[in-house]
Amino acid sequence: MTTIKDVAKKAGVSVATVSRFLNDSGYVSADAAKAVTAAVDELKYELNPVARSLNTKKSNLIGLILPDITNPFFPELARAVEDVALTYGYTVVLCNSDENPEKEKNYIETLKKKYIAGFIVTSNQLDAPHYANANVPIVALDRAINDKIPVVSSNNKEGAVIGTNALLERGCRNVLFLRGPEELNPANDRYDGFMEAIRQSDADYQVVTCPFHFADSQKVVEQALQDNPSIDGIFASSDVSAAGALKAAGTIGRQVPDDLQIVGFDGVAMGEMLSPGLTTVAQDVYKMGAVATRVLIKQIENKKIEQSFYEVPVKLVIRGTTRSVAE
Amino acid sequence: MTTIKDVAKKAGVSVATVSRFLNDSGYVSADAAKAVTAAVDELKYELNPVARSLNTKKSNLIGLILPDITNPFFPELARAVEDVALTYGYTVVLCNSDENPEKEKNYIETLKKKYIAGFIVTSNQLDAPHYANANVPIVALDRAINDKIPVVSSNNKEGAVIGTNALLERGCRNVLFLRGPEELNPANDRYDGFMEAIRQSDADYQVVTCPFHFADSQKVVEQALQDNPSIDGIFASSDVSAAGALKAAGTIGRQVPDDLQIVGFDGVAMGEMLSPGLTTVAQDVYKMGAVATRVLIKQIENKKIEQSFYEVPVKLVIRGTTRSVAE
DNA sequence: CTGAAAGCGCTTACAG
DNA sequence: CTGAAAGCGCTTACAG
Repeated sequence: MTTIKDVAKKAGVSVATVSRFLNDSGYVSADAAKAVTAAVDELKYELNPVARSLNTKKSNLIGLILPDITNPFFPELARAVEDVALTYGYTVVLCNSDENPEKEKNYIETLKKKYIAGFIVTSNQLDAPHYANANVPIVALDRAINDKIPVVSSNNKEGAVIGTNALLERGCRNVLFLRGPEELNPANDRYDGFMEAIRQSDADYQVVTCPFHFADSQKVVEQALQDNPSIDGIFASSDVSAAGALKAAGTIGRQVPDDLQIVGFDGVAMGEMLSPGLTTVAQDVYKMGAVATRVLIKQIENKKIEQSFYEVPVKLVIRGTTRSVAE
Repeated sequence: MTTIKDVAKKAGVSVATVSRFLNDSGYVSADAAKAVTAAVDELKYELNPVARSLNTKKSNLIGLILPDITNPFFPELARAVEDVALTYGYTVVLCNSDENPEKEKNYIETLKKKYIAGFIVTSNQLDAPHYANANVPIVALDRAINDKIPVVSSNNKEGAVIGTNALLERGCRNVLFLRGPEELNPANDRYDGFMEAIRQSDADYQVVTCPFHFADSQKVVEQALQDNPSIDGIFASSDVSAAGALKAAGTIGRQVPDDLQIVGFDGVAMGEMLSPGLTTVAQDVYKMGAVATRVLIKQIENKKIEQSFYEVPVKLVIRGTTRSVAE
């Protein structure tokens, strides 16, 4: 392995000069610069990041803390984070937290020992001390908010308005809203959006809370559909719930979209594979990840960030679970 | 930050003794051990992994190189890798390669500079020099094989036999096999299994090659079904292809499973959400990841590994795209 | 069994 | 503009 010492010797300067040149810190004469460049080239020298970290107490590692990569929302997010991290020379460490504060705390602590540069986190524990006092750059995704931590999130409320209106415009007169877990900010924003839109109309509606799980949603919807056969539209606050609703419709014998229309929220790949394809309010998950990473890197590099809240637009994707709008 | 020096001072011994004690290397008297333990406790000392790495040229980072975390096969794998890595005190770095040799090479090189402990990789480039000469522990997943690198893989061939027989036992007389990309080992093993099983029967069959993509598979199957209406069974070598086939069946107006039965391969979560639910040969992806990680860590810790090939069993999951077997 | 010392490969005041 | 030297926090022969 060739070290900075070898380069210094070959270039006929001191290691201090080489270091200054490499880091573009402090003065280096044109001659010295040329000699060092040549030596680096010739020796194919590459700086040892571990040695550097030990000095600077900074690495180019970024920690990505999320509940569970297995949840269909997160792979695309992880992909985006990694893509832009790579662009800026950072490497990403994957941390599945299971929403468990202990695990989160552990990750933060062990990674801080490695001089991690910063974290991107999806968590509901953002005001827990291990975040509040982490003393390291953090950007939050989606979920919770803490005044010190920038957040990037979808425009959930507006998305819900759009989704609700999609149903209304297509003739629904009795809409079932599948509300997500109440401890989730995005789920609440979607609820607010639904309420806002439905109240502007004179349609009937009902709200049912259920987790973002397939089987649960299926059961809840079967029940609701049996209790109330006049339901002619379902707006689910996640695609997985929507898939459950679609399945329930099938087992109950309701025709989608002729007899019952369904709109989901998320835009995961699976939606396309269902029959009929799922109409949904798609989040731009990749973009959320990319924005979050850029904001984080700005923080890391001590550039000022303009805002503490970034909202990523959402988009209605029409597929087979809704009819064409009657004009 | 408290360092080994602080501990040494408090314990009244040298840093060398503290280090030996902490690493359980070399002799340390009972008295010294006790004093050090007490000091560590009192000072809440935690070893600095960066400083250690600089000396030992070893970190506790594991690199996970895979084509794309966004592909539904990989999140569960990543989860498994991380879970067992955590258990053994390792941290995982996520590397999306897009099957691009340049990206793989880059990751290997930049991570080696960080003294990465080892890699788990899913790639077709395993005999490329950047792997062959990586000079770092590697375990391969699924895909390709290189004599020096241990592989863990599903029992693909047997799985294909099981899947084919599932169709045959349920009365299929003309089976369409959706073969995956020919450059993929697992896809070929599945093909071999299909051929073996189908030849034992007197059923008709045909084989069509198509990538593991939804839209492509849908198109290919639509065509095949139109050309040959007597097809009464489809065995897809991936769940995504199977989803495409199911959709195609719908648009062509074939009834599944009464008129046409479908079996997939993989066992991804989406299979359950389709209507009807997808019968599939499920891989135990989590187990594959867990096994691979354990094998890797054994290598890292210089324990001998018993085999160079680990096969994880596969399991038939019966859902709605197949009928009940007529006895 | 133990400690002084060199070394891992860098960075960074400081003096010149 | 430049170099000698100390230091980041550990590990590891080596001598005792």
